[in-house]
Amino acid sequence: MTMANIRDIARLAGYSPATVSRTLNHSGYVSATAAAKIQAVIAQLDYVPNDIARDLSQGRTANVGVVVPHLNAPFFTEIVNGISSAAFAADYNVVLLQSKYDAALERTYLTQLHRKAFDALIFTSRAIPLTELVAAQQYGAVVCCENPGTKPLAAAYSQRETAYLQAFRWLKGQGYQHIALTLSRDATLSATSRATLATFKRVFGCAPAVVETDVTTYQDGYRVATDLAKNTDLDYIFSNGDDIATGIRQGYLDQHRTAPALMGQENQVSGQLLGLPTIDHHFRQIGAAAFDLAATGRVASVPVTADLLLRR
Amino acid sequence: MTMANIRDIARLAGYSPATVSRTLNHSGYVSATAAAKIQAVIAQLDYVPNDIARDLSQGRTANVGVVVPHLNAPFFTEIVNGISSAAFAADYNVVLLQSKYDAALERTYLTQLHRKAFDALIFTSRAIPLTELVAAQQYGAVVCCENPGTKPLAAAYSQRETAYLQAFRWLKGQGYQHIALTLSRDATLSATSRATLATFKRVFGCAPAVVETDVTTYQDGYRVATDLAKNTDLDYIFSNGDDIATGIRQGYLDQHRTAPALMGQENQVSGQLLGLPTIDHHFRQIGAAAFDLAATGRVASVPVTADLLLRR
DNA sequence: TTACCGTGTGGAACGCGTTTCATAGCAAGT
DNA sequence: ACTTGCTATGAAACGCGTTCCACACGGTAA
Repeated sequence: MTMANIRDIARLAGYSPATVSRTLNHSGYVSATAAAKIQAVIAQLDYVPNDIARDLSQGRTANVGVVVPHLNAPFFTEIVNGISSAAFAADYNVVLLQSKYDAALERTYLTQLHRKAFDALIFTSRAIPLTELVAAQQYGAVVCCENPGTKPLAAAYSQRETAYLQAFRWLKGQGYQHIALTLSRDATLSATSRATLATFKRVFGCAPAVVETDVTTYQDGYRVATDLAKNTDLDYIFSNGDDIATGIRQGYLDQHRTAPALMGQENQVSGQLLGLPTIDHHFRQIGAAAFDLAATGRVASVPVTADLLLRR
Repeated sequence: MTMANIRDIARLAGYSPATVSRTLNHSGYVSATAAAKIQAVIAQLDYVPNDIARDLSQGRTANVGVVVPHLNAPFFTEIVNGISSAAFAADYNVVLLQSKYDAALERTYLTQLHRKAFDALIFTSRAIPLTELVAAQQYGAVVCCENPGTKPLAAAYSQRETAYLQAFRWLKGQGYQHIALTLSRDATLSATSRATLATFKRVFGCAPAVVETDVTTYQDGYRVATDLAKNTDLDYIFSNGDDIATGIRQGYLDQHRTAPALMGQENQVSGQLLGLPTIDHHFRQIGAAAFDLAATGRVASVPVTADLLLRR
């Protein structure tokens, strides 16, 4: 009942394992007669080569690990979509690695890279410092999805600053002055948050009137609306997602208040419904670029331009 | 520069590979002195065992393959979330396999199961007949996410009929008569679609006034609204997703028409926003159950009750 | 003192495909 | 007749961790 292996096939076909291997891989010299006999035995025994053995022999797995905190935000699902389409086209498999922004967990994935469980690792987001990713490159390709600055690390990311600059300038041009921002994570943890705040300051010369952090879902938006509504002079809310913006708006409505004008991000359905301005970061494209870096092992920085969509 | 292996460690520590292996796995007898010396060498060389070799030796990978057509629907992202949380807890990795409902692709994944690339395979949806999945079980655990009927196949799925029955009875009780359904795929392809139609007929004794197929996104909903609006006597639209329902409603609005009453599914943000009735299928829970079946290899049917949410 | 048990350790085989290298037959070129 | 140069094929080593089994040593129960 135990699985047939290449030596079984060789014996039954009257050839050596080497010839069977060549036949399977269409490599080297194999006579037509040998190939035919071997194929016949293979078909008869329903033999397929064992991938693990092949991987061991070749020292690779054709697996890319993709570290995601969770799959509840379009940023992650879209980027994973992009990665997996590209990976599929290149005959790689995508291994989903849930991190929950837990540094210890992220390190276990770096260890798995060291252990050759994957050929490369893509961090869509992270809790550990970039320097650890840089160091891990000795074990295999490592790609991050944010601007790595001067760090020698492969990266594919949204050129957020440009889009934020454009967005904030537009806000300023429209005459908005008392602006609230919502962020997914505190600026001490997130480069995206830092970029948002820095660009805001660059345009307006001051900090936003209000900053809400740890906002990632519709429910979070709904929740912070109570707090935001206390600032009666707010005239704009720049949020970090269309779903979130939608939650904020609903939170205001349920307090019988009218929300200030809102901008979302990610170009989601909820934002389309409300006709909110948004920023499209092209996450699928970023995912595809990240995979490409992972597969080739190139250490390069691939910024992707984000687009401000004002929707008429 | 090539990686150290267990024999290198053994040599440098003055012990045999067997003892090193025992030390690494905390199995069998190892003296404290031996363990200390070996650990020291391991630390010095930054050695970690090679996972591929371990997998080969043990004949397993601790990988579960998850076949998904795409990740654009909450059904799939949620189920993958559920699977990956459970997998993580059990020290398994999740390999994402994109299928695009392509039978040939799905078969390549079955082959990969045969080749031991994964220990088990979960089909969240499929294009190939169930019988092929049944047959593939000889190579490893195979789980589907739909009612397998009498087929001997592990399954975790939403008890859709019950929820649909409840929903349609409620519609009937409310006096609706001219009802349109939207479906993701034609009933010849999708068991879900068949279940929806069959339950409708059971309650209303006739087919729905209109059936729209190939509807899976907000955009699709928006598109079919044009067609639906031609039927001026429609009094209800039962759609296959909240986002879709939202798209339909918007499509009507943009034609300066008022949409009939709508029901969605999946309990999404957009539906919450519009206060639409919906059906929550608890996909995360289904994912977790599917993983459990995959990991244990149990061949059982795990139906999960879906809930009708009428929202006040 | 003999018999037996727990502890500690190593040799060697195992899982299985790939690849290098050597060997050999045979035809074309000189 | 002799060197080249393919075409074919196999033996054996390789990648690397695990595990079975045999072998020791020290102590204890009989």
